Amino acid sequence: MSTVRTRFAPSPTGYMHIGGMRTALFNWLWARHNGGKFILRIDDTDRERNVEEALGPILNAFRWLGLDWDEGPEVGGDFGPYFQSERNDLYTEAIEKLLAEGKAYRCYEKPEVIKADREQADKEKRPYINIRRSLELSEEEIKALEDAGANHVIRLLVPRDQKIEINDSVRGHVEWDCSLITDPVIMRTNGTPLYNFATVIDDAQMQISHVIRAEEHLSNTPVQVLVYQALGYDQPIFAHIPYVAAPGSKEKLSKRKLDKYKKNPKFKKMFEKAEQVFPLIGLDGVEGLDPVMVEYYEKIGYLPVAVLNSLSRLGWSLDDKTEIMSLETVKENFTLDRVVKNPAGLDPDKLFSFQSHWMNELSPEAKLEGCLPYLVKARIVGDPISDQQKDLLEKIIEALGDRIKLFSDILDSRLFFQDDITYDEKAFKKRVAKNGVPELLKEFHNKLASLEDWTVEKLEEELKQFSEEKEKSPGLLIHSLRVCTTGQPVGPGVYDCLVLVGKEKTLERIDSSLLRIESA
RNA sequence: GGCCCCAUCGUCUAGUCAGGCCUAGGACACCGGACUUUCGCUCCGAUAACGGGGGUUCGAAUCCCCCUGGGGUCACCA
Repeated sequence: MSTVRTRFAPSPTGYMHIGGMRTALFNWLWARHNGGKFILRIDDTDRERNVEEALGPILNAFRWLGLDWDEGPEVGGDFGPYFQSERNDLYTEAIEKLLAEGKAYRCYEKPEVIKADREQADKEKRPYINIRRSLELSEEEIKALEDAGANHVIRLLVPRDQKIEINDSVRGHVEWDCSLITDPVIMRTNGTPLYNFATVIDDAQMQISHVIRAEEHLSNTPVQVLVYQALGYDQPIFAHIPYVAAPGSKEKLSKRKLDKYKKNPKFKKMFEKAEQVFPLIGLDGVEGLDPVMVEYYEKIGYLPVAVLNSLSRLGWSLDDKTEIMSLETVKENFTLDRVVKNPAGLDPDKLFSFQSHWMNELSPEAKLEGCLPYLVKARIVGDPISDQQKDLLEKIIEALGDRIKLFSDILDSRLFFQDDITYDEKAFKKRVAKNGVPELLKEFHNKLASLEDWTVEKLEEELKQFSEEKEKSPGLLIHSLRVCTTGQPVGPGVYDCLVLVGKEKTLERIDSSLLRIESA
């Protein structure tokens, strides 16, 4: 069998859609699984904007996830150019050929006429098929039109008596009746090709063996197959994978529905996390940093392996039980026949649980490396970080253990680096400002003041002993102390908290907490 | 509306092509419990699905038909 060659052809839009990323991933997986090639081709036809700038985030997303490409921007290849805007000769050549063979024709129909035809068809409740008036034109009439400066487009002449069939690797046999297909425009008045035409020329010339793309392209397929046939090209194998849907729905995930997603109970948390984290690290209001885009996950501190794991399981499964998979595992086992047919909703909860798993696999050093940039960007530590701060950070990360799910979670521990803390009022009321607790704290404060060994073991021993003497539940002090010294109801174990805060500040903060209650 | 696709727990899915091994398995979420006299973690447990109707068959989640529902797409966008 010949080499497997797959491609992903993004438009340089300035961001990378998570659903598009999943499509790219499946292409990458299939190529890699077969020892084939994965190609990146840039769909930059009629785009005015700065392509380089708009392409950056897309290539970054690939790099971040570790999906490499064998041919395309930056790496070149034997089938270039890899930017559609530079491939115009190829398209023109193909058009000339079709025209010469009578498989395509110049259509002089005015848009108004076409619109009227369509309305007429609607009115009569029959499907609209274009009327081939231009085919009836005599040479003189055409010349007259040309002389009068009439515009034309090029349409493919659809053989209306045929059927188009494909054997889709995911969907199986699908067919269309050509008598229902309007002659598609393949070249605009201005001489630029249309997607359905250009993509076929490109795929054929680049010898793409498998066209793996989202299901929304299924309805484009018959037109493309017609182009393959007209040009005498071999058809690739098509695989229409389901699109990625919004959480808990069957609707295609779309960047245009962000406002709706913010109210989606499953999606909500992700937006909230963004609101909490991004302002702290100077990314407030930056566009494209929402959970529809890959960049969000990078910037908020997800692990590539977790995102990849999650994306792989969206519309594909290895077997009846395997959930946790590295890219390597997925690559080894990925086949098209195990791709599911129905659309899969992105599941933030499940992604989070994958993240949680992979984060726990990380060494303390790797965690530190991932967390550090957040503290630096939020100006909580110096740049570069001082040895003393780094030492403290190491201890914090150790104490936090598996409480760190996202790298940005480290920001919740910023109080250990700061002199002033903010109290979670609700927690303060619940755990500190309640009957008996202030008195208990006051006494325990004295006890702590005389404590020489400020260690986790010693503190635990002391607290338990004290509670026993007072015949109180240790939980009372445990909870109140955490809130007093960190301001938060969650965080490392209390004894760790006390050690991290240090004796001096611990005593200080107990004092000021007691003052807070009195003055309230 | 035309064309096309899809249909198993709340969600992601296994099982469907080769009908019995399925009183439908796993994971996430949720709920309960154990541990830690601590938020978290971990561990146990519970709840929870074959959209409906007809066939075919000894036997149907699985094959066929119809219905219903959901979705995609209908550009001189990609």
